[in-house]
Amino acid sequence: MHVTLWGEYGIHCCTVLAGHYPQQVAASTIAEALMIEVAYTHQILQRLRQGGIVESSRGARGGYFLTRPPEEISLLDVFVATEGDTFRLVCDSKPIQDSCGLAGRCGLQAVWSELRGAIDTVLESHTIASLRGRTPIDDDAIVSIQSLNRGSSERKNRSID
Amino acid sequence: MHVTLWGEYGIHCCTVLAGHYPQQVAASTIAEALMIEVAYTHQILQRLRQGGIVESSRGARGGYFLTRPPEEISLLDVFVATEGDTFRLVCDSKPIQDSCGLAGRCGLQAVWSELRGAIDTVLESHTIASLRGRTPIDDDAIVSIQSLNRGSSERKNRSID
DNA sequence: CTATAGTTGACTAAATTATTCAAGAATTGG
DNA sequence: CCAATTCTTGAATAATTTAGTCAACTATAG
Repeated sequence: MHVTLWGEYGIHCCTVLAGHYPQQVAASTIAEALMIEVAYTHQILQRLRQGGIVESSRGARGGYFLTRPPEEISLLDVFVATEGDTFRLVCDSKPIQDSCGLAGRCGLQAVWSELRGAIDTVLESHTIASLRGRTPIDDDAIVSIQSLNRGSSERKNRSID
Repeated sequence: MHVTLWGEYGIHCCTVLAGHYPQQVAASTIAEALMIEVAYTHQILQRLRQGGIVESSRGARGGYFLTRPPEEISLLDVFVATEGDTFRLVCDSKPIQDSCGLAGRCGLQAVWSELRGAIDTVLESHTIASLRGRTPIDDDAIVSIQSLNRGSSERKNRSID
């Protein structure tokens, strides 16, 4: 069971946007704060947009902004938008339901839905706002984080320099 | 977040073994019941063995058997053995801890450990024995499952025929 | 009209998961 | 001891998913 970077970056994008809510922020600004490529940032933001978490406006001075206050955006919302779902079985994605050879009669369905429920409950109990209390990503902190990381992970940005 | 086939098949292997506990069962028998390749079955069983869930004996009449009664084997045990862990972050597996650019200061650690805990709690509350009550994989049912599936998923076994 | 900034979709690269293969070592039965 | 059986190991391959990049395009502010 694992969380992909889509979810993580999705959350980080929202956190940055929360720091400017309800104003809009350019993808390039977010990319800088998160130290990832702008193109990549766009892709993450697009998922958030399609999931209704953010909206965007084009043109000069355009950017992305949260559609709702940070207190009303749960991590579950973000995960659903960025990862598509919070719990997936290989079983389910295969063309036929019985990739495990047991055609849904394997008795595990109850466990899976229990798991899904437990995961969703946890994710639903945290919001972008509640996260912000513990996260250093806000207006003031961005700069200090950047300098903090610059020493240890320079390799990531080598292609940009 | 997703479960891989290792975990699923691991559980199915245990369920079959539970039906013969404490006797041993050849991998070929298990493979037949689950309708997967023997070599593949071996690989799954090896993981279970290395995790201490099953033991094995070689030679003619050899096979695998559960090291403990089915009531004492939780799904968590099986998952840990077959998938290595129940919850993984890309963040953690990357060479440097701050693949997300935020060096562990991203404020999500609390959420992750809460998630991990919730998942483990669910998995720990189910055992191979409790599963068997709802699963059709027992001595009598194996044959009927096989015939049940033979119609819909012949493609999987084409190479064997 | 031009610079800025989002939109789309395709494309490549890397990592993980799924599956197969082959050569070997141990055990039972004859 | 021989031969059949069955686990053991590690490597190789294929498929799928995730991660990340690129380029051509559309919209908007000034």
